[in-house]
Amino acid sequence: MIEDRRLNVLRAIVEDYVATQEPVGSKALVERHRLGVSSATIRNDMAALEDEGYLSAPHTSAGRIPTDKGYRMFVDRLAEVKALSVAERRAIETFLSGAIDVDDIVMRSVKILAQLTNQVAIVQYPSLTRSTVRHVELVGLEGSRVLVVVITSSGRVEQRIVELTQTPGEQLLGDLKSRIVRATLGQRLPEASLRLAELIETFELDDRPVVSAIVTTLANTFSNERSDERVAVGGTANLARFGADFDTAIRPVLEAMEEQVVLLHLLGEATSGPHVRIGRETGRDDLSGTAVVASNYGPDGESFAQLGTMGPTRMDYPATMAAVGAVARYVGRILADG
Amino acid sequence: MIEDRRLNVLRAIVEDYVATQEPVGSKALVERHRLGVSSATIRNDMAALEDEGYLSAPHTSAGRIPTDKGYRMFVDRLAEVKALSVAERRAIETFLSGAIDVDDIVMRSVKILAQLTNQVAIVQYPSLTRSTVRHVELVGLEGSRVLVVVITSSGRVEQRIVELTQTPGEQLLGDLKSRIVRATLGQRLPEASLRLAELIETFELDDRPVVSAIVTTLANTFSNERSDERVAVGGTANLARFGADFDTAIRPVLEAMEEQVVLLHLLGEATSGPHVRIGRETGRDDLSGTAVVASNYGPDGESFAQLGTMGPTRMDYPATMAAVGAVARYVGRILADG
DNA sequence: CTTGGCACTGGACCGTGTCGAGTGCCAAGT
DNA sequence: ACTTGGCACTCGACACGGTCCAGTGCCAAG
Repeated sequence: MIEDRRLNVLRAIVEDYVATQEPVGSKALVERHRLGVSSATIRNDMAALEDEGYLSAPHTSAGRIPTDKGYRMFVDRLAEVKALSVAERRAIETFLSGAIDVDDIVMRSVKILAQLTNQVAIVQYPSLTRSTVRHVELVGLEGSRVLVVVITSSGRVEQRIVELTQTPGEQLLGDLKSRIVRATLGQRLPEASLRLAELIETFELDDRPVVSAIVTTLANTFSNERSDERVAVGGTANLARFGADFDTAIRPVLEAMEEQVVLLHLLGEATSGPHVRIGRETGRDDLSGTAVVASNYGPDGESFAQLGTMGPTRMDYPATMAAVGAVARYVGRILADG
Repeated sequence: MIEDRRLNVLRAIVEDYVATQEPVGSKALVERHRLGVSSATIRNDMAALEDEGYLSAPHTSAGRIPTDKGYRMFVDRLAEVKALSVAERRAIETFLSGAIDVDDIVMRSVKILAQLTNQVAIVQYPSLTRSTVRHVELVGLEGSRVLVVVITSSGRVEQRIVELTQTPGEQLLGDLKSRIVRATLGQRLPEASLRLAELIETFELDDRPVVSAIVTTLANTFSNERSDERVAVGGTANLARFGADFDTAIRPVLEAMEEQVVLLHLLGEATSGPHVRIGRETGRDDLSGTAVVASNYGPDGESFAQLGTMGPTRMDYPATMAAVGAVARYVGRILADG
């Protein structure tokens, strides 16, 4: 009973603080919420919540602000999912469905996510390692060069040009291609990479140099870490809203944005549905004032990569989670179609 | 004579202000530079320079700071080109030569430029419209789909897949390809696009649908504005150095960075060698405290695109121009090789 | 367990006074 | 015709002190 009210108080404080950006006091709380008790009672509750580590007071006579633990409790047990408006859903759908290729989808996702949340948006490119081989093509070019093209289930097209020491015959190229396709079609890229290695030995000695060069390039493409780790970032201008504390809130975010590795780490591992990391939970001490809301995306069930937003811990979690979830869903759907 | 000294004073003021970020007064000036005259004389000169619009005083009794006009005079007539150190040249060269494809070159250029200048770096992708056709390939895929691949002189590889209503024969595809190559090889992309249009009529009526579909796709690829306008941005963390005036200096830059069109406009049109735009010269009122140093790049003579940096007007112009120039030169050279 | 009352705390805000860098101007010197 | 030292003046930066008030903690009564 009393426990319930305390949690309600915590919820009210989080909501008010997010809305006003100012420490909230007992009196203001009873005025803005129908809690049915007096401010003195609230004071007792707030003191208790502070003891338990959910709140902290900047100084003796200011209001309270939620701690990271307080926010954590809020998102875990107190927040109700805030549904997006119809207009917002429409906006996401129409904007994303106008995309013409995978790059465009990623760029548009970043943009719409930044707009919806007023935060910094991060979208990881569909991971090569988690998608499968949809198509492979070998094209002999002039001279002794061969163009290798791979299309993955996530719609990505990767191409390489291989310089050979000798010019391969048409029939060899055709043979090689069909064997490659047979061995790798529908396979996940890391597995396909393994199958390729086995392939070399099935060719005659004379053809080995050519086959080996092409197959190696292909295998490299399959397990290309560089493109696997690419992310797009947008909504940087929203950093302006983070408030005036430049050094504590903005600079660390800018620095994190410079390093793709850091961003990937922040997005975290695949989990289904939006998840939240608050302050130090991000794993970086300098981002103690920052929270990350991320979700995996991909056609139903499958998970191609992650996307999400980065903002101050004092953010509107329900709205942000809803937006991240919705965008992830639409992106997944569109990738499945395209 | 006296005119010379005044310009020297202006130069000294710009240099000191850039170094200290603080308004510079007459006394400090005579102490730090051997001007051979007393501070009173300098005061007279400063008053004259202020009358002519090269300097301004924040308030009655602070030092003077250069106006945009002052900076303009400085870069036009007073600055000496500051050569990069050997170590810096080495760094640029080794870092850039490690790139594996065009995307990588662009990303690395942004990074090294941001590092060298401690500013926000902007690099435009090699423009399609200014490069020429190096190779065209048509590949029949399973079903009635055709893969179209274009390689440009700037090393970019673009590919499209065309869905046809009927399956084209091998000989038609081969014939089409050789005619396309004959018509477009070595042409600049916009011209190549025109040549393609003429090509359709040279085929028999039966083949027209197929030819037309492929040629149209190819023409679109040639004149693809979207990829023509892509830019990469980096060094955002350097915004931290812009100083404390968040709203006037940092926010506008962040906002500009969000819109690629704006960035392209800032980089400006092709001019050979680094050029500078100071404050309002950028064409945007909200960037009045910002200056852009940009240069075109490309293999000797040719100009593929622009690159440059964006920073506060109080920047080290000689050093920045040297860095921009050097990176542009190396990038051009590497693109020519690859 | 709740409530009103009350003393207390500590930042925010404001006006004042002092300090000093830097200016403009002038009269004297070269 | 310039240059120079001197001098009065200006204005921001900074420190000090006082007032104000939101908000707290605690207590005795309901």
